[in-house]
Formats: sequence, C-alpha cells, structure tokens
Amino acid sequence: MTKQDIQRIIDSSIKAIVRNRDSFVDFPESIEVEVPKRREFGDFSTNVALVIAKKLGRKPREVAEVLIQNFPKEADALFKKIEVAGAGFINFFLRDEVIIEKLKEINRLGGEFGKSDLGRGERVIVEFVSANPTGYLHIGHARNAAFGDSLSNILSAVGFDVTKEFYINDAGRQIELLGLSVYRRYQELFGFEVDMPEDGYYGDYIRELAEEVKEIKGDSLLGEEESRAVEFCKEYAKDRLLEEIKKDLAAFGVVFDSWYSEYNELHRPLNRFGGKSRIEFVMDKLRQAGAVEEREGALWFKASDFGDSQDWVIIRRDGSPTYFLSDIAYHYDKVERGFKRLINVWGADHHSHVSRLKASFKALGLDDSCLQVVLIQFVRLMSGGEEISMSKRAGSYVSMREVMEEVGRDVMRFFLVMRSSESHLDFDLDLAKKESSENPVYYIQYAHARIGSVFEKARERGLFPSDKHLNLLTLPEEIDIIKKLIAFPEIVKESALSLSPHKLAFYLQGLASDFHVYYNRTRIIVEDFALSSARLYFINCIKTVIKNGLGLLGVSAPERM
RNA sequence: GCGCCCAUAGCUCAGCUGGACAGAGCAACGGCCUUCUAAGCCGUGGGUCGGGGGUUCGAAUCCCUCUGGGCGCGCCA
Repeated sequence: MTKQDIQRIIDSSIKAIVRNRDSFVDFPESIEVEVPKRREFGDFSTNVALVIAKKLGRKPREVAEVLIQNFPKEADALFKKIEVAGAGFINFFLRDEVIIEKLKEINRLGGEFGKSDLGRGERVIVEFVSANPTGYLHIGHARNAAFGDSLSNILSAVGFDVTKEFYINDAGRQIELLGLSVYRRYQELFGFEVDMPEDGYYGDYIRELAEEVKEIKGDSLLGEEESRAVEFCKEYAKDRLLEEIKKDLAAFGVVFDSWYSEYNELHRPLNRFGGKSRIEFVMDKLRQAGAVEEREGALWFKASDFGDSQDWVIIRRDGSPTYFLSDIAYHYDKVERGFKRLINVWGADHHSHVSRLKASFKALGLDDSCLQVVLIQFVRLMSGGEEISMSKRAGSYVSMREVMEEVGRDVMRFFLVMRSSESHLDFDLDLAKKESSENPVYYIQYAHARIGSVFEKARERGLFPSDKHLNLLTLPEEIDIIKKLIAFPEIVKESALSLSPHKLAFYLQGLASDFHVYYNRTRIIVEDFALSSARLYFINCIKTVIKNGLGLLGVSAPERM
C-alpha cells in the first residue's frame, strides 16, 4: 500500500461522491493527497474540500463532512479514522495492521526495496564531470561527480535506462595551451629562458609532465619543428591527465559507461557522413535551416532567432570551430543515439550556455524539452573557519585526490550531495575529518552498524528475526518508523524527478536519528521471545533501507564500526 | 547596463509544483554508560523566513519592486 494506492482510493471515492451529488462541478483532474508534516493530521491528507467548496458555493468544512459521510465502506479496512480538520482538510489515519504488514514487503524485496518502474525503461544520458584533461580534478569536479553519479543511481532505481557519459574536451584551444605549456617547461629543463603562454597552465604538474616527456624523449624534441614538438607534448599530457582523472573518479566510486572523445567523434571525418566530420554534418544542417550567418569574417549561429539573448560565433575567422559548435554536434549526436532525455550536470558558470544550446535544438528541429541542465553551484573549501582559495590556472588548488585522502570517500561523497545543487556549498574540512556524531555520515553509518551488532548479540542467544508476531510492534515509535520506511520508495522517486539527491540524504539522516532514539529507549532483545523476534525483524528492515539509501549515494554501509 | 541563481535560528542548510503553530545538524548550556557499540540519547534557550507591495480562503513558497551577495554577458572552455 503505497501513497499512490491510497491516492487512487481517495481519488476515486471522492470523485464518485462528487459526481453523484453535483455532476455539474468542474472537478480537478486529480485529487491532491499529501503526507502531512504533523502526525496529528494523519497519514494522508487532502485539500479537495477547500478546492471545490467555492464552486459549490458551500463552506469547505461542510463539503468535507459530506465527503466523509459518503466514503465507501471498503475504506474501513484501511483507515481507522477519517476526519475533517482545520480549514476543511480531510485527514486519513491508517490502521496499524495495514502499516505493519508492509514490513514483510520490505523484507522480501531486500536490496530491491525502493526501486520502481517510474521511468519505464526510458533511455536517459547523464553527462557529468566532463572536465578538460588539462589538470587534476578539484573539489568542484568532485561535487559534480558525486551529484551526477548519485543522480544516475537514483534514476536507474526508479526504472530509467541510464548511460553515464564523460565528454572529453580533447580538441581546441585549451588543449593546445596545455601542450604549449608543457613544451615550454620542457625547454626550461634544458636551460632555455622561455616565455610561458599568457593563458597557459602554471601548476607544478606541468613541470612534472615536462620531466616525463624528457625521460621519454631526451632532448630530441628540441631539434624538432616546434609545432610537432608541441603536438607530442599535447598528446602526452592529455593522455596522462585523463588517466589521472579516471583514477580519481574510480577511487571515488564513479564509473562511467562511456567516455566520449570530442576529437574522435566530432572532428574526425566519418564514413557515414560521406567523409565529413560530425561537426561539418551538423554545420550543414544549421546552414540548411538558415540559422547561420557570416559576419566580420566569422560564421555565427543566430541564436537570437531561437530564443537566446544573443548570437554566437561557431566558426572563427581562422576557420576553426568554437567549443559551442562542438557542443551542438555533440548534443545532436546524443539525440541520434536514441536518448529520450538528456541530463547535463554543469558548473554554474556555464549557465548562459543553456539557452544557446536550447536554441540550437530548435534550429535543428529538435524538441529542446528533452534537455535538462542541472547547474551545480560552487564549493568553498573551509578550514579553521577560513576559505581555502583556489585558482586552477595558477595551479594553486587543493585537488579532489587530496581531500579524498584526508577525509575518505564516504564522507566526501555524502558531504557533496547533502546540499541542494543550487546552493553554494561550504565543505568543512574540520567537520569532515571528525569521527563523531557531529559528522552526519558516521551518524547514519553508525545506525546501520548498531543494528548489525544487535544481530550478533541476538545470534549468540539463539534469537532470530521472524514475522510471526509482528502484531507485538505496538509502540508509537515503531509505527512511526515503519511509516517512514514505507515512504522510502516515494523519497527515491521525488529525488529522481526533481533531480535532487540531497532529499535522499536528508531522509537518511532523519531515519538514522529515529533509530538512535528508538534504540536508546527500547531494548530489542528482551525476555519475551516473540517480541524479540518481531523487533529484530523490524530493525532489520531499517537496516535494509539505510543500506539501500546509502548505496544510491555511493556511500558504504559498514556492518561494524 | 542586461541575464540567471541565492537571501530562513549564532553557523551550515532543509522546506519553496501555495496549505493547517517555521524544521534539521552544528555551536551554547544542563543531564544519561555494571544492561543489545556513548561514533549514541534526553532536556533548555534561540527566527520581523533580507525590506516593501500584490495575487489568494491561505504565501517562507507565486508576481512586482528595492537592498545585499554569487555567477555569466569571448572569434576560452
């Protein structure tokens, strides 16, 4: 019996009643049923009476009374009480037996509990991280990774067919600058005085890469034509950095289904386009659509014709395509590959790219509503109440790897998804390092481990969980917690639909808290054999939900701490 | 100047597809370990939901405006 089931019953009953008496009333398509915040308002609540009272010309409370009096008899099996409250809300109170019965379902489903078929197998591509292979990942990338991966898990759990993809910007100016920066440092190693490129990369890792190039090539690059030498440095540095990026992500528990190379997929000539590259192919389509225009020697996409605030250059005066054109081609390809929903996880600094990319969808005759962009706000690393400042270009930043080594993967992943993506996030290093209740991750994991430990004790005494005497679970806390457990699939769905993993994080904190309170107040293992078995069965369900929930966030659920 | 995001308890943040006295964690203060892990629990104090208008039976939630922050407005990505 999920919220939907309840909703259906309430919905159809109320509609039947209203249709009988006032068939002329223009009735809302669906009755809103919600779970009230406050316990005394019941397990479910609806505001129908308030909504239709005006149309009927009667007072909301009167309408509510009539509805209740005419509620079908079969509802008796489900509800112990249905009442009018407040301005005219109708509150429904479930029977305890109905609630307790649900434990069996949780137990039966185990690791599957929480899953649903909401997505009906629809193909979704979640593109995230997509960091340029021009440096190491930092805490911002880590937030993007934690978010994208958790969201992907959640979408899979609710029945979407999810592909996780990393788009590699391995073409273009930034990569060129990377190659040049490494080459200059390489020259430096041989005692040459060099000018670093103005927009180049200055981190220590550039020097390290130059050292590696020296080990491989000796001084032979010095004799080469510069463009060839830079080309070598570029390829080498890019591949090495990508390797490091993959290593960091793997250590973070993030595994991509697909690594999409801008160069290979978009810039290289492909047979299926008659020897044209995908970029050229899409370029032609834009031209055919009359969406481009030559101005000042460059080629512009007329985004302002398609809802954006301005036009954008897609082919520079020197004939090279901009990043934006690659992006158009890339997203066109996503649609061509058959994805029905495109979710992009971007840094908030890219927000202006949303409207121009949507404009390109329109120009290409695609439905832009399939594209959802989540903008992730910035992370501030805090230590001792001070912000640790970072600059990627200058190379002065704390890497994702360093933070992970310091606080561990579980803490880092949880911290990075426990806030709404649109909120700036202060990552408190001091708190993250604490192994105590102040740290929400340990708090939740501890609840799980505690249950594991109770089971160990129970086994020693020959006690095992059983569903034979669940009717002995009569404490109000027990009923309340079971209700919360039942709501878990609903929470997962909400997190999926609103693209908000943090909702799951909050839910788990609440559940862990409820358990700790219960644990402190109630002994699981008691003299009464039957009661013990019922309570063991009950807390095992809590354990299942915590484990499933943490799993979706990429956080482990240890048996022992 | 234009566009987007944000503003809720001392701090960090939920709540914002409108609903029934505004929540959590941390910090502060006072308690609880011979009994299943005290990485825990109990209690206390703490808020003009940035200001002002509007829509509504009802606004932290929607609209307008002002103020204060962040980001963007490249032939960089």
